[in-house]
Amino acid sequence: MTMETKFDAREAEPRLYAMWEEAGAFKAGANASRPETFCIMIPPPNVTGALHVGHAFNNTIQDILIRWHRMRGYDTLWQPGQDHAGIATQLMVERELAKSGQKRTDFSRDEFLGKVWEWKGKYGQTIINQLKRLGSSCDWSRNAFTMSGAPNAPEGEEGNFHDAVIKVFVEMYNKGLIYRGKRLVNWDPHFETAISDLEVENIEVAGHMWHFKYPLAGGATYEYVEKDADGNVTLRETRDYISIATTRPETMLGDGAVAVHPSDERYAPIVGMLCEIPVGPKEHRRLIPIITDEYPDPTFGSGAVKITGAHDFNDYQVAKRAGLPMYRLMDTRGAMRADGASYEDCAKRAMEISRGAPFTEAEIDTLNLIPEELRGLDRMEARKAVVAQINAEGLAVMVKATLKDDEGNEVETLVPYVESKPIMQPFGDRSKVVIEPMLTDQWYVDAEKIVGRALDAVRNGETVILPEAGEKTYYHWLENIEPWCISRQLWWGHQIPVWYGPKLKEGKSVKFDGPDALDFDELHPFCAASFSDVVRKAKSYYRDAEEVLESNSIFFGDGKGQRFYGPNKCSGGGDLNSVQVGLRRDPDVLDTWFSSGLWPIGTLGWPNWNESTSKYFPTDVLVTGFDILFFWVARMMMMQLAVVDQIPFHTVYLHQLVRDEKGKKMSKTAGNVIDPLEIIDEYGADALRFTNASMAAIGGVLKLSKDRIAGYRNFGTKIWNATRFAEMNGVFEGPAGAMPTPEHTVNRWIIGETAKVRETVDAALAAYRFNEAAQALYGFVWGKVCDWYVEFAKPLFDGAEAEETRATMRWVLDQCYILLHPMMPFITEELWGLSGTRAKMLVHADWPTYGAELIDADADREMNWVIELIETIRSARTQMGVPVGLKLPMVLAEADEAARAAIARNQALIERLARIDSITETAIPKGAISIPVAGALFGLPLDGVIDVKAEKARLEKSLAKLEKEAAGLRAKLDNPRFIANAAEEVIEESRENLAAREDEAAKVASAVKRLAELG
RNA sequence: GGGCGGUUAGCUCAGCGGUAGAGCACUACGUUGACAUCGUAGUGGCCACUGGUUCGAUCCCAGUACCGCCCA
Repeated sequence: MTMETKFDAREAEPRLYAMWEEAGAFKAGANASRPETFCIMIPPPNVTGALHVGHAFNNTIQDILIRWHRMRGYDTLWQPGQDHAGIATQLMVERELAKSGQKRTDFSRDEFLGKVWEWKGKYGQTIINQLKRLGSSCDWSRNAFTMSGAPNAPEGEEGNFHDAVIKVFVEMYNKGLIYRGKRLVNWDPHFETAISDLEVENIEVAGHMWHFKYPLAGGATYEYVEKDADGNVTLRETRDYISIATTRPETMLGDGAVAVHPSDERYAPIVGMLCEIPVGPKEHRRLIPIITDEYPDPTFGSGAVKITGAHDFNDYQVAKRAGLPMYRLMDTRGAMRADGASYEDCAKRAMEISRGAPFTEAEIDTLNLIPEELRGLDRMEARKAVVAQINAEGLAVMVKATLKDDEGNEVETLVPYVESKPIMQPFGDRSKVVIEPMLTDQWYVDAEKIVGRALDAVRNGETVILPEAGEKTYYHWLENIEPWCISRQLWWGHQIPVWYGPKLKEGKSVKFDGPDALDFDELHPFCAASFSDVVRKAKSYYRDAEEVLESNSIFFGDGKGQRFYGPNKCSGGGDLNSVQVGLRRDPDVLDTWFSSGLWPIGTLGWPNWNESTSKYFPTDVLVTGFDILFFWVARMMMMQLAVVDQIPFHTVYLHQLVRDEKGKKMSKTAGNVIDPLEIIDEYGADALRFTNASMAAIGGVLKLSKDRIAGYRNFGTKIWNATRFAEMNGVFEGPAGAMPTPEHTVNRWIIGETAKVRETVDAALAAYRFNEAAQALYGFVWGKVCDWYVEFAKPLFDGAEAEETRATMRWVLDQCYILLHPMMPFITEELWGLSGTRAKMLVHADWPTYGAELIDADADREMNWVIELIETIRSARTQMGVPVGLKLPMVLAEADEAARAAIARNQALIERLARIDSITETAIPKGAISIPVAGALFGLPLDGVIDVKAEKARLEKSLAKLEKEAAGLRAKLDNPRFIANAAEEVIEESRENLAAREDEAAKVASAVKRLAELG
């Protein structure tokens, strides 16, 4: 066998992955030798997704944990799967249709869903294949999907995730944890659905702030007074208006009030009065009250804020507090409403409400306060029109400005006050359109009711969040939790299991009152997992019907043969003795996060647990991005605890976004996106993985640089070549044996070093300090094994210790492969295969448990001494300009017993590595440079060619350093309070340190003295 | 505005009470029995600033400055 000079990742990685898969190496429980389970659920990538550097990082961390536990014999499961990603997937399919000029609405809902499933079948495998390229050792035979088992799912998608989602919805509904209500939501006018906060990106854009006058009703006036900080009056004038500032003039039409801060003295005289919204036909302008609320900031703008409850989140809160009506101004596409009665009628009714007339939410929603000429306009168009109208009427606040007239002369004039300023505007992350806060009917989880257990679980340590800052953020969010909007106006998703029927009027009976018993304007919801359950519930609700038939439409009999159809319509006649009612299913689907919130139990088959799945729950570690702590992690905690009353995982490892090497977010527009698949092509998956591990300090910023990746690719090449060296020296020729028990200190030393690194790596991994594990392995493999052990071994291969050295090197390299495998699975598996015939693949090799008992303290001391000696000689040679190739004789002037023994045992390798041709015991001759080390003094005669000046400089530099260190230690030891207070071993260590420094300094000082004699 | 972090070598980052570390970059030299994706030797730090606690502070505490992130 002759090994290539480097690892061919492109060729080997697919081959090795296929080998693992064919052997079932990643199957749940593979290589298990102990009863404990270890399970990680993958954060499900979107089924539309493509692997990006964030996935690569996230999955590297998971795979390291998984492979490490599998090698240690745990019953291990890495549960993979994908998320159906409602809006994103629907968008992909709609784009596909658009290519052939088709729209979603050209199809029935079922037809469209068929197309989505088709799309999923075609492209859904992409991300899985990409994860495989990274080396992810998931049990793909258990791959889950959040839409599996949905009613329209095709063959091959028959999992039961859908059942789990529906069951949970029904149970939570029955417990009163889910309700329907009208609240303000983020509305995406492009997709015409509510979206979650997560899907909103707040971006700073150039905006404008307009300043308008709202005239006081009936021409009332007041003294407007402004004062400076000292209370001096800076402005006093009589006003017949209140000035407000807004970035969204088009929403003025829906104002319910103008609010000022209760402490704002400027407006105190007019609080409680009415003012006029200065848009719309003059004869029908609405009057709204001036109220007080804590929300307005007196120092911002004019201090007065218009309140549009239906179109702004802050205003919504104010409106709720003040009981203001909230008028919806837009339709689902973000255009000004064109429905309902005339502006005149609606405005008239709104006026009555302003004056205190009672109103209902439903009625408010029917009022369209858009003047006819604005109806149907896009919001941005409407804004322009509103501003133009106000300006034309002279109701804009005016400021002085200098303009040029037709002849180019500067003239001072008054212009409407419009500030240009950056404003934060919400955009849909998929649609890229401006998100509209919109008052709509949606389904909510009453999160406040289930948040307690989730908070407690982290507070009492059942679940630990890393880094700790994550726990603080978690508490902060959960303690202020808002109702969770879970309905989406989409087709792709879990359709809400609620059917509506007419409401049974209070005190009425179907049997005795006939159609009058039913209210078709108000609907009654029936929630159940299946339609047959709904039928049962409906029968129970409409219980006066003695004769009940099951059908897709439910029949009621009034006993007189009268029949009722659908909402709002009753028709007499016929001689049936039952009444028919059609139940309509809610068309909305559930938020994708509702289903992914059930990921831990849903992927494991709940509610149909069996032993092979339930044993992995609760799972162990969740590895995910900080950004979805609220949206996903917290919700999983809440939902698992609410549904099965158990925490979903004991540890949450949160990491940051992966950025470019300068710390910038990667984005297509910035052009700094690193494609992990290109990285894998160029450097191999192992290099990317090791880079990820080495970046993974807890809570650390993740900056990915190609230089670093290249560096770790080189690291792979390094161990590859160390193996190649071993192979060339017959290390793998004999049978692989147990751990060797060599005699030579070099071999005993490296075994101890191996034991140290194993302990370090295990401790680091157990503490989720992947960077420390990576650094320890890098330092060990390169800095200890390759730099020193391989070099030490070279002369030993020629001597009596050749056999034990081969055995030791073989063992040490095996340990390198094993310990590196979780981070660099491909190259290590390849080397494992190349370096011997094995009972098991490396992926299933036994993780070692040895530790400090393998450290030979004498060997450790001796080899560190030898290394120090060699380094000192090399350093001196270089500084004295001795040619690298020149071999020098060396003299030994002084040596204690330990030094003598060390020289005797290691002379061959000292000579070889320091390029010395002999060691003779004699006094240091004149004209030699001095090599002082602990317990010995060597000299290198340079045959009179010694550069006295250079040697003096070298020695004095060394002396200065030693003396500075010694002085520090002496000062410390002379301090009686140090002696009195410091720990005994610290004092002892300081004493030893000082003695060593003084000893070495004395040697250097005498060398300097000799040099002076020479000069 | 509220909350949470950060500030250590030219760059990217570890360390977090007891003599400052790594990788990359840089300089010089170098084909020495595997490796030029390499080797050898170097250069480079008032550990942001100001106080405090301590025998001792890069590390703990308080404040200041600047920089991030999240939520309004």
